[in-house]
Amino acid sequence: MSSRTGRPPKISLPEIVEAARRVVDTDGVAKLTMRRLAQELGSTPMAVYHHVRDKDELLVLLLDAYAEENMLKPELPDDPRERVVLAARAMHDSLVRVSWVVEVITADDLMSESALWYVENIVDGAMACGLTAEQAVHAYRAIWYYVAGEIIIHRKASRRRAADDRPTYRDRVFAELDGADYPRLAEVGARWGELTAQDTFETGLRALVNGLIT
Amino acid sequence: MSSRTGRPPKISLPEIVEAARRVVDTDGVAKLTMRRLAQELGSTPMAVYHHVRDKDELLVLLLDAYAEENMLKPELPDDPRERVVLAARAMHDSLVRVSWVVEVITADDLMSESALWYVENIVDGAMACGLTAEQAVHAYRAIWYYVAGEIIIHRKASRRRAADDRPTYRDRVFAELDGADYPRLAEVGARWGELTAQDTFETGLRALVNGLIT
DNA sequence: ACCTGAACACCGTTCAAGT
DNA sequence: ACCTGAACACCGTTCAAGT
Repeated sequence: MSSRTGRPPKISLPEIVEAARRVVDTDGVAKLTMRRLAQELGSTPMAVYHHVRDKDELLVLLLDAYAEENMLKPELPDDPRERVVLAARAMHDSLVRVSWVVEVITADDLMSESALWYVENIVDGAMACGLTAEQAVHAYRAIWYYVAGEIIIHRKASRRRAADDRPTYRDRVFAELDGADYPRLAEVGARWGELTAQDTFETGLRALVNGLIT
Repeated sequence: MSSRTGRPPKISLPEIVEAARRVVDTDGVAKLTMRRLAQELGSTPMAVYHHVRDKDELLVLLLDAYAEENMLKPELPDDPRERVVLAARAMHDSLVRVSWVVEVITADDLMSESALWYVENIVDGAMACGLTAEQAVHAYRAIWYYVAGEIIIHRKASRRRAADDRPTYRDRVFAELDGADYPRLAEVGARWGELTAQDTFETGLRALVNGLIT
């Protein structure tokens, strides 16, 4: 009773996803267009549309494929607070490796199924520290905002740094800074660039976790 | 010695920015294209290009115009820790009102000059609590990650909610959740949607500030 | 100096037809 | 059932010419 009629398929969903990965890995997510993908497959854009509803669906499929093998799941310590910190750190580090993902991810507050491991461990650690289920979920969300914000801002900032030769908008603003209006910023002044270049993700994360888990 | 020759201008930079604002206010930032803008001006795309280098420059100009009049600057309390919280809250609330802005903003860790007020007050409050200049800048960045992350994720989530009729990806994931692998998430279960719909920005912010300022 | 029109090199997606 | 080709309705930007 199963498929008996019709033209035999030339491309399959796994092949499509694999081709999409090749494009993203070599040329970046911005270059992933339906046309470029079809070219990579030796096919036409519309052949792809027979397997996926639209480009968004393709991106979700791609996300899952990446998640499957890029998610770091380190051994977590017994101490519940430290478990929260290290789970969040692992979530962050996994996402940074495929940072184009956040542009897709932020569509929802929960990403693919593979990310549940992080959520579970963060919520569990928080509850083991004495938070209620409700508080633990709220704590997870605060952590997710922090992690996502850090990744997005860093990604954009480093893209700028790579592309731009002239001084950044920020540099100009600081150069023209009025010390009377903004004494603290004037005090920090030229060190701003240096200070914001430092990686302070984990210290910030620990502060957040400490604040969330009294 | 100044301009003597040449055709008289038909459109000015202020007019361009004003027209861009009309487009963004009525139809959203996604509809702001050079062609649509030209139409709004009763002109051609290339006339605009004579006044701005490219679309990015237009967006920065637009950002400044919005910032000038949308930035909330409430009276801040004397207590330095509370000053940090309320400055961050005001920064957040100002940005939410023009949330399309974050898509442009995140290009750098500092936005327009108008945002310096927030930065100054956050850094100042942190230093008044005993942090060094260096620590205060790092604290500001952690707060900015949190604020930016919250705005971006909320913006995207609400866009989805408006557009989509079918159940979200998240709902499907939770429905198929394996309680053995993820006991805590199974425990929270159906309440997830309800819990993540709550506005917990300020409690999260206070936790972060408390963690940053011992 | 400032503006116009046509064109280039792209997009995602729909539609009608082919095998 | 699956694929193709042409077309639609867009983009940002460049180029050559007009006033």
